[in-house]
Amino acid sequence: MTDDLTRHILLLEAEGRVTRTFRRLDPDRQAAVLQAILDEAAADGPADLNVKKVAARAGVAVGSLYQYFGSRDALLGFAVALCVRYLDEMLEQVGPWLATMPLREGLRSYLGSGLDWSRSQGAGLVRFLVRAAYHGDPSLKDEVVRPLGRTMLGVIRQLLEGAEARGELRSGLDLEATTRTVNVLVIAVFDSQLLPYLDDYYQLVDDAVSFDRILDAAIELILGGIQHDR
Amino acid sequence: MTDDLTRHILLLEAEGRVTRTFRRLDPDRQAAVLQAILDEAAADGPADLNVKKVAARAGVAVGSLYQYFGSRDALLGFAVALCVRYLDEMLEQVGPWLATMPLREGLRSYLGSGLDWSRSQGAGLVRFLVRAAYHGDPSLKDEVVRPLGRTMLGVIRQLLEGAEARGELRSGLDLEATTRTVNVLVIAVFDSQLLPYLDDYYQLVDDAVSFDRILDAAIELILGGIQHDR
DNA sequence: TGTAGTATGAACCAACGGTTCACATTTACC
DNA sequence: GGTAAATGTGAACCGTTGGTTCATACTACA
Repeated sequence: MTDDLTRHILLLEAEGRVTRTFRRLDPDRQAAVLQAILDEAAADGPADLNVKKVAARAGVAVGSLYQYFGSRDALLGFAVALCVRYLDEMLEQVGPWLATMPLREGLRSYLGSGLDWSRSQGAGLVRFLVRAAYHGDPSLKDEVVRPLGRTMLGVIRQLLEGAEARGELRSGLDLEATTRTVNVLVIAVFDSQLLPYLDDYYQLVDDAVSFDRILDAAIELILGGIQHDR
Repeated sequence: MTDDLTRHILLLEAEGRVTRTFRRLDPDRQAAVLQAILDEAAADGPADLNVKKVAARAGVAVGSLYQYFGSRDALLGFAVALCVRYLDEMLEQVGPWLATMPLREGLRSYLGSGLDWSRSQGAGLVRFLVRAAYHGDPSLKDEVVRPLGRTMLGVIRQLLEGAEARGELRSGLDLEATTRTVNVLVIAVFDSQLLPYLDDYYQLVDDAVSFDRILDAAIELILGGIQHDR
């Protein structure tokens, strides 16, 4: 993951969206700054990102951030661009691979492993993007929310088209509308675990019902709804 | 609707959460103030509610708002309490009635008519509450988000328990987990239409696919997933 | 030891937003 | 018609917030 990130950082430097100084930074320090931006943005919503808080969290002076990025907006823009490109690339690799699996396994991997990855390796990167989506700030719509939405929908579309091609799906299905519906369900289940505050509203998981049971129920609902009758 | 609202306003006055002045206000003015609070809160998120903007939108002086509510927090608290109580009451009446219908009609009414109502009569009341849920401000969690979530889940639970009692459901279903999953899907489809910015992320509806097709697909997915095999 | 690169955080400043209050207007009642 | 209580008004007040700057200090390397 780090390798891929540095590659994108280099590209962004070439576009003038970060300074050379940031790219050449001591790796620990660079990671700390990045992490602080993502965490802080995920906490209050990207639109409310606060430069001083970021500096404090990263253990770095405000002045340094201005040397790296030039302004608050540029800082946020850089983080946004980096995360969107990285995740897009990743999902575009994962999609075709998931699509070769039987639908049940494909969905299970996407939801299960995807969630594990987002919480560990993803290191706040996915949480950051998803938080932006729900926060509803118009300024992030074009750069973050729509691209992210398109890519996620693309993955589900590949899954269902794969299943369709293998003859797993019931006939007479409105495939496009169904794809979008399945996508929404998957997103909601996924995000409720990534952003705990969402589950205050959804109330999927609590002491009485584990996430595993929800995962099973969601997958059964989808499969029962679109697969061939047995 | 207005009648029910005034009833709740009276109760809230008795609890000292609004002044007599507000209750006795000219109905038009009262409605304008309420509307302004809801619209403004729905626009920026309830946590960022701005007294001056509310006054401007309502066509009323800031000082008046302070005579009605005493403080910004009290103003917000009043609106929150009013909306939560009103919607709770309404859903608790609607639930049992929907539960008597065949599942397909019950879901269709809930989603279709519920959405129509929320957009017209609901007059921003529902949008206000839902926006609070996605905004993720911790201060609203206990007073708004969880109660709302509980009530909505309750409606779906009644629908499915009714269907179960009538023998419409497949056996071997994890009913509780399925209920929650269906609830999430319904919420997501519903909210995507109530808060257009959510659909930037979900991408359910666009020029190519109408909401009606999505509605059909969602209902078919649910029914196919949980009903008896034909 | 000098220079270029980098780090620091106190200080600056403008915008924002909640709140107040002195005054104007309306209503209610005698 | 007069007076007091109730209500309406919005400019002004003021603490906070948060982006930005800059004089100064440190580090690496030639």
